[in-house]
Amino acid sequence: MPVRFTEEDLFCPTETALGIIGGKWKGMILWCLAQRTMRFSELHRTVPDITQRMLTKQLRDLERYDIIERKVYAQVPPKVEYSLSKQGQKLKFILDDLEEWSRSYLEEKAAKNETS
Amino acid sequence: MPVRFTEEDLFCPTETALGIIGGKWKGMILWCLAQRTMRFSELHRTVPDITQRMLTKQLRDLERYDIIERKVYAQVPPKVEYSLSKQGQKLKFILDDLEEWSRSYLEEKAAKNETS
DNA sequence: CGGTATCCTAATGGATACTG
DNA sequence: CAGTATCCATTAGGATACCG
Repeated sequence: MPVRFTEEDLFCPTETALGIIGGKWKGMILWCLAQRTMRFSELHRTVPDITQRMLTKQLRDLERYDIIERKVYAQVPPKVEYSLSKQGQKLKFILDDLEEWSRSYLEEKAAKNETS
Repeated sequence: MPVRFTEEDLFCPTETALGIIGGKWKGMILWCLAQRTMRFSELHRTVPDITQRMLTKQLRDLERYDIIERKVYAQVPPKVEYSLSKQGQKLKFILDDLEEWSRSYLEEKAAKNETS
C-alpha cells in the first residue's frame, strides 16, 4: 500500500479501505483498540498468537495511515500506548457493523449445518 | 479460510468477515456486483487488469461463502451470471459505508498533502 | 464464453535470537 | 518493555497455454 494514493484508489475507494484494514491481524488489533487504549504488551497478550514482529509491523502500518496513534512515554522501562485516531474512530463504527453482519452470517451458517 | 468456522471466528467475527472480503480483488468484484448482475466476461472487462484465473478464483471463494450466486445458462456459447446473494446484499451496505469512509479519508489526506 | 492447468514470483507471515 | 534483525515457510497473485 502506497502512502500517496493513486487514481486506482479514486476509482474504487473500497479497495483502498480494504488495503488498510486487511491482512490477518489488523481487524483484531483495531477491535482491541476500539475497546480502549492499550499498551504494546497488553495488545501482545490480548491478540492470540501474534508474534512481536507481526504486532509491531501491523501497528506501524496502521500508524502510517493515521488510523491509530502511538504515544511514547519517556521513561524506563519504556511505555508505549496505542489508541484509535479520529479516522480510526470513524472506522470503528463500520467495523462494528461488519462484526454484526459476521455474527448473523455465522449463525445462519451454523443453523444450516445443523439441519443438513 | 475454512467453511466450517471455528471458535476463533466467534472470538472476533470481524476477522472472519475480513477473511471473506479481503484480498486484492474481492472488494472491487463485490462493488461491481452491487451495481448489477454481471456475466463473467463483463466482470473481466470491468475489473481492471484482473486475470481470468484470479477472477475465477475470487468468484469461487465468494460463492463458497454464499456471498454471491452463480447462475449457469445451458446454452452454447455458455452464459454465466453472477449476482449478490441475500448475505451479499446485506454486506453491500457495509461496503458502501466503507467506501464513504474511504472517500473522506482520501480527501483529508489530499488536503494535508497540499498544505504541507 | 467461461473457464482449467501449470509454472513462477512476490508478498505475507512466522520462529528465533538479540537489544536500548 | 517495546521493540529489531535475520532467516525461513506459506500463501497470494500473475503469465501463459490450453479446453469443452
